Amino acid sequence: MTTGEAGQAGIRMESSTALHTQGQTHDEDGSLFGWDPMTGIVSVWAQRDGRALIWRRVKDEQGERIDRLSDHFHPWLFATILEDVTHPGTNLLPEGTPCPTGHAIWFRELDGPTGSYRYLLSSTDGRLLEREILFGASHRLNYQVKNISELEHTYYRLGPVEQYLMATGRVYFRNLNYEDLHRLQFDLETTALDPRQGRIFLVSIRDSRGFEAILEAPTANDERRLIIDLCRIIRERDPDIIENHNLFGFDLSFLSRRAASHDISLTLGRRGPGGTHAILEGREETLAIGPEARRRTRYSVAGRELIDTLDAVRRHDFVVRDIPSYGLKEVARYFGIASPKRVYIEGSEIYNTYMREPEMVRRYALDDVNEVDGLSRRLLGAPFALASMAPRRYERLASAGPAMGILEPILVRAYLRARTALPCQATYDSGNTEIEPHAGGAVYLFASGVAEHVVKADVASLYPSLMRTFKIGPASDRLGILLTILGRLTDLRLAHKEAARVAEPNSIDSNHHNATQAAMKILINAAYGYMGAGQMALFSDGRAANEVTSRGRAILSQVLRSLEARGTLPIEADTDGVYFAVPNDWSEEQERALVAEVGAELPSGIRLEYEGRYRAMLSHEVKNYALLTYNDKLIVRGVALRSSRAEPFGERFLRQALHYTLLGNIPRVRQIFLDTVNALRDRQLTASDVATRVRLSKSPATYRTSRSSHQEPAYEALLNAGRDEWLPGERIRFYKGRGQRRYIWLPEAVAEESTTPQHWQQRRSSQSHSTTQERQDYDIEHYVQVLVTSYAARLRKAFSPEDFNQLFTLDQPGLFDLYEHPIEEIRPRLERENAALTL
DNA sequence: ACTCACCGGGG
DNA sequence: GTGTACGGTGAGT
Repeated sequence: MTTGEAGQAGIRMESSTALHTQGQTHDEDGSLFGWDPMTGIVSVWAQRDGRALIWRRVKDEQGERIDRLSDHFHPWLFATILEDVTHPGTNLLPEGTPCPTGHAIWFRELDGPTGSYRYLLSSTDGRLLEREILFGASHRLNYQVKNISELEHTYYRLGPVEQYLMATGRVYFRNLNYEDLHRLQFDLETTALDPRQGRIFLVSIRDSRGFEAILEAPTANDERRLIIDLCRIIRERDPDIIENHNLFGFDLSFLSRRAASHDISLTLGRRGPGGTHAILEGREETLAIGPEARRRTRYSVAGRELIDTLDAVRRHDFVVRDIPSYGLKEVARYFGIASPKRVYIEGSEIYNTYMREPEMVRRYALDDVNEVDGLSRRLLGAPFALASMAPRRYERLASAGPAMGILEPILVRAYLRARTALPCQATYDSGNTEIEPHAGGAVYLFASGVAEHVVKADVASLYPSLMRTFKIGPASDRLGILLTILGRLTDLRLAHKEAARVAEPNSIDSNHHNATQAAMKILINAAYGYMGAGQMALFSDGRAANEVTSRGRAILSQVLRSLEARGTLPIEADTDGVYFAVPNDWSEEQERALVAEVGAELPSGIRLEYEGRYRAMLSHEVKNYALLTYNDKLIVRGVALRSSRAEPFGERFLRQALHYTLLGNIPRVRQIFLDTVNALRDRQLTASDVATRVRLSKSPATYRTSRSSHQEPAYEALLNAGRDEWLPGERIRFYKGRGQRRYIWLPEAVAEESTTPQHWQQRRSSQSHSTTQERQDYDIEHYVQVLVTSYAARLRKAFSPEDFNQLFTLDQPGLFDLYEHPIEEIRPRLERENAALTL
């Protein structure tokens, strides 16, 4: 086949293989899953010149292997005008007209309103297309246009891979399971964080086929060899995916800097366009001369997908908002994938430890890559499933925003396929009167303090349900694609949820269905946000977004009125959910029946769900509360009930005090308070109980310059200890000692550089005279004040002012103190609030 | 109290 | 550029 005769469509491509010629296309699902049946794609590389490479993982009688296909496609873009390519030098032909020389620009006029992207332009070579446009535009605008991106509202152009996938209807991973991927993790251990100051001394490698290796460079002279070996091993193992935690921010940038310093190239890819192994490509975004490089570089390599589990963690936490730290070790523990035998070494001690005990560092480094594998399995199922829907690379989908990064490409693919004009935001903006200010979900605080017998109910997928029920989609989406796929996704998601439920837990099947439903949830939830995305989004529609939220507020009001009418007490409500208190003698069945009753009054398609019941709730502020479950678990939500300082003694106090406040055992709260005060005053607490842990951001030099104008406790603590060297990023603990401005550094345990948490516990309890752990020279009154003002204060809403003062006074109540009631009679209170906020 | 710059993560 | 982060925190006023 020659590209010139690519049939009626200048856009449509033909494969060098005939693999995709059979297999039916489901048209309605084509917009969601693509339509080309080619299976097993694990990577795609495409270039502006119209060349594309596809790597497929195929399994047949001969076993499993990777096939590489070469392909050609016609690079394309949307245009609002045709003018730039109508000059005499351009061979402009209607789409579908054969061109023997191949030097043509094809065009097609699309159905769409004036001002929209009504022209589809394509060519055998995208560079030719761009040259012609730049030439024409420069002429038209009377200045030198250097890049298509300067012509923002005239042309809509995507990256080559997106163009290829959208034009062909191909997607990644069709008929593959996550477990089929060949994933490799590697982790660098270096002598410093900065590649100008340090070098790689060890690399751990593992892959999903059972391979494990350690490469070492004991001396600086060995580093070059190590890098070459690392590249060779990756080529030999030939994984589809390379993964690590902070892969882009650290490992690849460090590696490429060190490789450059040895003048070697990182041949990590599969055989690329030139037939040789592809070299890692990175785009350093110019870092200013400042102390540190801020922006991250995106790396890519032909034939493999690069996955940073840090991105996956961020995205996960964007939804759950519960991960305290995004560090690999912390996250691994959070997800329960850290091995009990995991070796922990403080970052700055890794190289020192290696010098003394190399075996320990080897184990540490392998633990790292194993945890990355665990994280990937836990978090990358959804992006994997998304990659079999959206026309983008897996590695991009793993870090893309769900609206602009995933949903929009799906919409654009559908418009391209339907040969329909894309809306142009610029024309919509000017055509419409100013969009009214955007109002979001309603947030109410009806009561603060302690309530008992609390129920949580919420509307399942409120915004998507409203969009679907009331058919609210972007006006500019003339094909109605967003609502079509929203409906399809909602139905399919339910089916996958059900399939996951009946599948054997943790089986490949259940993982697949779970990942797919999670991916669909991401898309479903993105639909509303996408409409409100403003001029960023091609199909945004502020008016439609407003209609969704206003209907949402109406639904929430209806639920609240209905709950009140039935004798329950709403406590707080936020957009789609409400906490409310029910009479003491209600059973769970009664609660559920109530929720069902209230839900039955809502429009069909809007489902109110019973989410849970709690023995008690401390309502502090909107979105800030503590819950006690019926099996005695304390749940704390919102920043207002947490301390940013996080001295261990205060955290401990607050949790216990919250717990007993919610149980109504107020004498016990007083007792805990007094015990804590006494423990402080009797110096029963250790320095580590009162110490704050902070991360140093300034280098010694930076701090020295700002010190005279403003002293910072953390650095003063180090300087007081005679330490005038430290590294930015280092975490230290310190506490306040006696005397003005006396801050004391609390070094980490130094007896062993590494220890498992279990060892740690043992050492603390068994070695009673360890030097650093047992220091007690803290400033007693300072920490008593912290206890009162920073921790006890968080219980203020639970009591009347008098009761609160009595409960947390530092004076032992004397005989003559006249309090309204004795401690035994204090009850937590519940105050009605009249503040109803709309955010 | 409120704005503003900076940080995250990696050895 | 094989596209655009963002939300929390502590310092400074």
